[in-house]
Amino acid sequence: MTDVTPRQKEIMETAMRLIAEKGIQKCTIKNVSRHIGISEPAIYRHFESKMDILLGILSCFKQHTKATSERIRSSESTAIKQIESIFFGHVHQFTADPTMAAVIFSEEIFQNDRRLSEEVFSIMKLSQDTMLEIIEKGQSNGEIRSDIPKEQLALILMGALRLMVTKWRLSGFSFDLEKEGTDLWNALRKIIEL
Amino acid sequence: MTDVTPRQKEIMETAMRLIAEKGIQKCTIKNVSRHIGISEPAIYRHFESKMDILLGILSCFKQHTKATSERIRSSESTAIKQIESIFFGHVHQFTADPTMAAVIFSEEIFQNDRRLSEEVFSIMKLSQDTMLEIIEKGQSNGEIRSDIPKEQLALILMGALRLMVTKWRLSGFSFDLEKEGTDLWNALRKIIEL
DNA sequence: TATTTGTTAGTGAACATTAACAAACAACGT
DNA sequence: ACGTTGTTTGTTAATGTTCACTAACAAATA
Repeated sequence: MTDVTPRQKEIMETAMRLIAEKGIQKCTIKNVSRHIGISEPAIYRHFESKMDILLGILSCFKQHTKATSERIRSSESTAIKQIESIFFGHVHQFTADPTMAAVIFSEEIFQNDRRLSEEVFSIMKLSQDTMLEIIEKGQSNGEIRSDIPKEQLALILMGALRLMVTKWRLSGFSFDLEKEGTDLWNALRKIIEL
Repeated sequence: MTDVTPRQKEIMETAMRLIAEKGIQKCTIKNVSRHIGISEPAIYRHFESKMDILLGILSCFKQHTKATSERIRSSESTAIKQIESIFFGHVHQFTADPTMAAVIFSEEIFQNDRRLSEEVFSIMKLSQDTMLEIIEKGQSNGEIRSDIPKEQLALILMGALRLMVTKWRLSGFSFDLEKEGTDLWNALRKIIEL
């Protein structure tokens, strides 16, 4: 299932970089092939179609999300620590690979096609369900305030993270995401802790 | 300055609807003209280029944002009430015209071009500055908690609203935004009030 | 020798935009 | 009331460009 060749990886990463830097409309087969240094038809030796490249990107990310969710869920830590792990997991990932940020939090990019938008929606739901589960645990063992429903807390946590990342990207990655992320997390912790 | 003809308005609204329903890639001159019921070149009697249509949309929205900011800022109400006005102002606007939601909170759509993305950024900054000003007032007169910097509070408030609207849109407007918005606002008020 | 991975050259479709022309209509002197 | 004239607003047809993708063939590799 995960038999992704180096060339396929290179193509998907280049496509992601183009989406991140120039937007989906500049993510063309011509641009991808030019950046890699091969001809356009060579791309089709590794992917059947452009759609398959985009689906491949989403598939990789879904896998990554699943693995992260599973790892954190089975970590047997406190709820707050688990949410902190999710939060900084994203921050570290984006710092290491800023192109990720553009693709993951930009549902609009994949709105064009049914299959793409459904895949995005399912990834979004996946990480939300993990978050809800952890919050519920935290609320029942008194770690997290219970006067606000878990759905709202999840919305607030993910919404703040997403907006911070969006602003970071739109500003051309002009501020230190790690620092800003730490400040935001301190605020969020104060808010959700009982 | 605001001499926008009925036809121009029709074109911009149709373009927005296409962006909202099918994504920016389906927002073509051909599709816009077909939906209105005129030929493609007829569009060019009302706009010099496609870029001008998109800039026109952003210009209209900027004007709307400015007016709303000004009105709320001069309303002499409490900070909480003012933030509530901003919050529900958005909710009502999106409920009345769902296509707005797709365009306003989708910076990625306009990432393609420098002029477009700079305009989007300036609109985003405009509403953020208004929010910061109100929060600052609320903090200094004891309405809003001061143990969290205003920048973080603004991020949390706008982030949650944006994510709710994004989910609403991606779900095909499947839930009642007014109801969900009220629930979220109750949660947010608990969080920011001292 | 057979498969993989690349090439050049070309396909038709969709794109924004323009050229040339026509109908609708208001303004105006007669 | 009527023809003339100019401006708007539309049309059909075509422009050149870019798009995803294919055909035919070649080099590398196993």
